[in-house]
Order: sequence, then structure tokens, then C-alpha cells
Amino acid sequence: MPRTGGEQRRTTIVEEAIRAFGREGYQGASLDRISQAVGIRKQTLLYYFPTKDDLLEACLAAAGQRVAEEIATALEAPAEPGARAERVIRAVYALAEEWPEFPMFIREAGRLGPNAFDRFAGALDPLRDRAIEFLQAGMDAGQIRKQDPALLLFTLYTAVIGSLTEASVLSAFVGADDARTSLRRREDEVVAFVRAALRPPDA
Amino acid sequence: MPRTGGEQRRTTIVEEAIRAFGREGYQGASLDRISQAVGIRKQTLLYYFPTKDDLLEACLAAAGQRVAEEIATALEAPAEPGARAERVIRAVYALAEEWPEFPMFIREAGRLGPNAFDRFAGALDPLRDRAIEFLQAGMDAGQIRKQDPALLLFTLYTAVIGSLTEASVLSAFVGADDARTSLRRREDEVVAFVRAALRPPDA
DNA sequence: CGGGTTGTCTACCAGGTGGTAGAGAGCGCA
DNA sequence: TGCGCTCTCTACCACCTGGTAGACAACCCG
Repeated sequence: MPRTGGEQRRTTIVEEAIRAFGREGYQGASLDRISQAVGIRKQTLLYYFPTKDDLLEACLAAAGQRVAEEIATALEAPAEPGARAERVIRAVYALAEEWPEFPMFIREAGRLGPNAFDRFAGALDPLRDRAIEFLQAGMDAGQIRKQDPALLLFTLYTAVIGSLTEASVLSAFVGADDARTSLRRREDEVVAFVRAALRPPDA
Repeated sequence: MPRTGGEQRRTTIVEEAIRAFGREGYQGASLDRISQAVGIRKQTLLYYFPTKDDLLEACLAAAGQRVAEEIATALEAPAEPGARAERVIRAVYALAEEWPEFPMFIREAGRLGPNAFDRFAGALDPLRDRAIEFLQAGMDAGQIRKQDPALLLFTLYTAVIGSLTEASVLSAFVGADDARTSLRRREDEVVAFVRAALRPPDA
């Protein structure tokens, strides 16, 4: 009954939907449960987003925009390649700490096929181009191990997202050891891993 | 009508179910479509696996066993740490080439929570222990960058599985460039990445 | 005050889901 | 031959899914 009104409601729905899609997957999440989490009826949700796919679209766009903002902020200060990569990773981890389902949702976006992922990655296109140029420059200057910069970026992406989303695997690997499975430990680990992987052979 | 009989049918169903679960996710895959792919009615499938969860269980066990075999074979010959890691990665990639839905299914196992993943990883427990001992020994001998071996193994896992399963992401990063997105290219990339990440700082 | 727009609801539906009940066909074995 | 077991099927069900239709209420603006 209470009328919250337009834009606020939309963003609340999108946030809750990202949580649900991240936790249960796109197919697994139901409009009924999402709307219940928001505190409205399913038909109210369908008033804002006429189909489930429309809702997904809005989530992808919102997530892409949010991630792009965080990364852009992290890249503001200039730095040496390794430090720059580290700053981006830590920004993504900070986002994941504040919003645990976020990385899972991004992974789900990848799972849903290129179309879905493009809708997410649209906002990140300029950042990707910057990253590739930057990696290439680092390689030319001998600061980064030489190889295809786009593929390197891809592998970096998978390592970071994987370390954020494969919590079940982690607990199977090291046991339910809180001190070792904590986000902070994983963050430091993946930062060290990436720094080592970027290092040129003679450094 | 044709009676194929017991064990053969079971394995056929499990193979097809792994494909379906990998492609569409556990929730997204339906017993109806799986049985149709096998060429039987849903109720015949339910005769072999009384519930969908029973079917999942069988898939997890079969997948774990298969992966354990491949890795064990790849580890038969002794080798220097980097080469050993490379051999394991190439073995997993060979399996993925022969059976594309396989890595996706493994990732889905991780997504379904620790319980599900443990059922998959049970067969891999001894290998994990071997891997950790091996990494530790390599660190002690100065052949591998020093850090928590269990966490390192986890990060290696995420990098390899990620590079195998995030195909949509890859095409968004480098475009639909077949030559660059090919399995072979990704394989070489991730091998180089891992070798670099394992290298000790002074090598 | 009054009419239109915006927002939220109840009621309902067709189709797909995992799962049950039980009939019958083919087989091995006495 | 005939009994019993294994296997596969048809028929069915309760439930949940995404989505439609339309009533009704609150707000803004003249």
C-alpha cells in the first residue's frame, strides 16, 4: 500500500534482484521471492519490469555502471603497473565485501552467454581499452611480461572473479579455516599472484 | 522399448546430465530434456535416479573420479614444479576439449555450495594433499615463490577453471576473434601465466 | 473540486517442474 | 511352461513459474 514512488523503488528492486540472481542464478531466482524480499507483490515488480529479462537487463546495466565507477576511481592516481593492477583488485574486493552477491552476479552474467555479458560489460568498454593500452605500454617498457595483452587481461579477470566466487572450492581445499578463507587473505593472495604473473622474466 | 540394461544406461544418463547441468545449470536443466537427450522417457530416468538430487550426486561422483584419473596420469612422470603444473593444466584442457560441458559442470558444482562440491572433490582429496606437499617442497627448495600453499593451489584452480568457463567474457574482451579465443590459445596463455606466478622473485 | 496519471493490489492462467502409481513387456531360470 | 525380476512405459498430480486482466487507491495539476 505505501507508495514509495518511481526511481527509488526501481533501484531497490534491482539491488534485491542482483542479490537473488547472484545467489540462486537467473533461472533459480523467482520473481515471487525477489518481490517478497523487496516487500511488494510480484505484480508490482512486473509493473516496473514487464518481463524477467527486462529485470535482468536493468541489473546488468546497473552492475556494469557500478563496477566501472569503482575501477575508474581506483585508476585516478597514476602508478607503476603492478601497483595499478593491485589498486583495481582491491577496489573490486572492497565492492565484494560491501555486497557479497555482486561477484556471483557478474559470474552469472558470464554464464548467461555473450549477449548478457555484453550488456554488463558495455559500461566497461572504455576501461578495457585503457587497460589493454596500459598493459601494452608496460610490456614495451619492460615492466610487464610480454604476451597478448587482451588475453592477459582475460586471465587476470578470471583469476580475480574466481577467487571471489569459488568460496565452496576454497573451503574444500583448506577446510573451514576462517582465518585462511577470509576475504582479506584471498585478496592479498590474489594480489601477490597477479604481481608475480605480471613480472617480466628478468625482474 | 529396447532394453539397454543396467550399468550402460546409468553412465549414459550421467554423461548427458553432466552436459545439461553444465550448459543450463542444475536448476535450469530439466529431467524431461535430459531423458529426451538420452532417448528415454523421464520416468525411466527416475527409475535409475529416484530424485534429481540423486542424479546430481552421481554426476558429481563420476566427474570427480574422471578428473582425478586424468590428473593422476598427468602426474605419473616426475618433473620440475613448473612443468608439473603445466602438465596438469594441459590434462584438464584436453578433457575440456573432448567434453566441453565438463568445466562448466565443475563450476556449477562449486556454485551449488560446499556440500555439493565436497561430493565432487572427494575423489580429489589425495591429489590435493599431494599438490600441497609438492608446492611446499618446491618453496622450501626455492623453486616456487613462497606463500600459503593451500591458498596458492586455490588461486591456481580458479585461474584454470575460469579460463575454461568464461568464454562469454573472453569474447567480450577480445571480440569474436576465433584465433585468439581458441582453446589452444587460452591454454598456452594460462600455462604461461601460471609459470610466471609460480616463479620465485629472484629467478 | 475533478480527471488523469502512477502505483499497488487481488484474481487468474497456461505451461513446465519434479515426482507417484501402476501396468506391461522382455528376460533368466527352474 | 510359468514364475519373478528388471526395465520401460502411459497416465496422472500438486506445485511453482512467468505473465495477463483489471479493480482500486493515491497523488499532481488545472
